[in-house]
Amino acid sequence: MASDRPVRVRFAPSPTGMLHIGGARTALFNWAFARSCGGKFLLRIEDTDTARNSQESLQSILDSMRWLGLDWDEGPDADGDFGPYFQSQRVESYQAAIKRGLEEGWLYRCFATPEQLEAQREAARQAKTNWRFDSQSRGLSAEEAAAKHAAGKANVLRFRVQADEDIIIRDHIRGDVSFSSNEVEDWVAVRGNGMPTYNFVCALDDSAMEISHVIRGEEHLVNTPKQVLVYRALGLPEPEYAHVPLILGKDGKKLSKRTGDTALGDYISAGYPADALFNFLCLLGFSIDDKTDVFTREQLLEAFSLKRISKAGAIFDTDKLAWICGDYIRRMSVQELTAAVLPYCIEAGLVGEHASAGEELQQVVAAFQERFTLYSDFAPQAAGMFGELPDWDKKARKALAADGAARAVATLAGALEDCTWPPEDFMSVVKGVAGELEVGLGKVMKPVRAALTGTLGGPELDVVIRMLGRERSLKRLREFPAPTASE
RNA sequence: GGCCCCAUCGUCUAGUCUGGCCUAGGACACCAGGUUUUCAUCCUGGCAACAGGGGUUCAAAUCCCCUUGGGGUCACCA
Repeated sequence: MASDRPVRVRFAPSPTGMLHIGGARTALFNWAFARSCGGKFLLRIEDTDTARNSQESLQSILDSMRWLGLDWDEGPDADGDFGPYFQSQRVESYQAAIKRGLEEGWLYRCFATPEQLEAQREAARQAKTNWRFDSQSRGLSAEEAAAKHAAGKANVLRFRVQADEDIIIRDHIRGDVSFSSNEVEDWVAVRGNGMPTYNFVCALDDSAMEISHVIRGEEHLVNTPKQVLVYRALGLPEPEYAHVPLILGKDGKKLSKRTGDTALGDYISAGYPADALFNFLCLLGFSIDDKTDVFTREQLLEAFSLKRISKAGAIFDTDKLAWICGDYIRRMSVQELTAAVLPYCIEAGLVGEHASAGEELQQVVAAFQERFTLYSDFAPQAAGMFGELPDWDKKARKALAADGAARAVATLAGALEDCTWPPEDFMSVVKGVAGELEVGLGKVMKPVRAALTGTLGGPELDVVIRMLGRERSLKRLREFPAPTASE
């Protein structure tokens, strides 16, 4: 299985939708493998399904890949010696193989219509019996078939699968997997419209691009035999395989929209830190060792090996993802984090259109750094530190309505007014007020926090008043909602 | 249903190939304490797994077989 070919791997998405989480991880493993052993990582666009392709999908896939930091050596926007990298532009290159297949007989024209096939399938379903395609056209002589074809009869090209052949796939993750060719039907290699299908071009392209390792999702394991048959028919060297386990949803089934966001784009726009998501994706079916779960790309590349990819599917655990995000945010420098959070602050109108990640904003970010997990979390949480206090939440209102709360807040406001600004030791001021009123510290702190921030959590209060400044602090301590009858 | 893949705490996993160091390790989540003016962070502790049954062996989470369970796939989609 070990070959001395240079390592060349590829990720081959089809532009029929956004990049899926599972696809992203497959791309990531391909990337990591190439980068960890000095190979090439290529991106090939499988756009043979002309009906479902879209430019937007392609763009969003490219954007998602770049966002994750998965750069490719050859592919769209990165020309190499094995282009073009769009299958739709490679159709020419498949003609020789098609011609040869027809001549050698491992491709044959099948004249069954889609309607006939569907009827057969339906009948099999009704009878609850296993159905495998059995072409009437298989026995046609080349001349007969050519004649029908020339007469304008619609047809597809099917691959003639020989009976009783063993097809063994040597897989780096699963070991040897064997299939009997009796289980493989005569599949369609070229559609009626002349466009070849996935299994056919996949093998042709991988071969033409000198792909050494095919690393892809486990759902592809079952059609690998078809591709292997193409290599065998053409006498081409087979690549090595690695079928990575699936990412599953909370329900244990293949991740689907039902159980959460499945498109990487959703995570990008939701404000997830790219490095955190990257790290988390690695953890799904891969591990460096028995205790490292937060690591840098360098560490990953140093440790990466197909052998360390596990076989069983992995459930996408949003709790752990959230934890990793928070961990990354806590480790970031304040400057970096501020820059990351700035667009969301602008969007929320907290700062001006052209605000910068300057010192003032950095101060606030630093105060909240250990309290949020997504870039987008900061703005709503820290909104009260900008401009006016938007509102007081339920708990804050309750705290302000408590017995003695109003008095405590007013007393503190008075005490604050008398001291220099910023107060040298805020806590001793609070303690002084508590002593004066002969109440516990909490009786003062809680309502004061409520009045100042509109909520009961948040950064330390002396930091809060510093950020707020004298005027705003005193204003908030003087203007807060009075207890309402209902409370 | 056929074929294929898989099976360690609730979840992600280490250990499995190359049996003994496993009284099964780490992390998330959860619970309990501690630090803290609050929240969060942080620290300490706790809960919690080798799917079941047969073999092989002095010895099995590790090797073999069966059962069970889960997943994937069965298109002129990729």
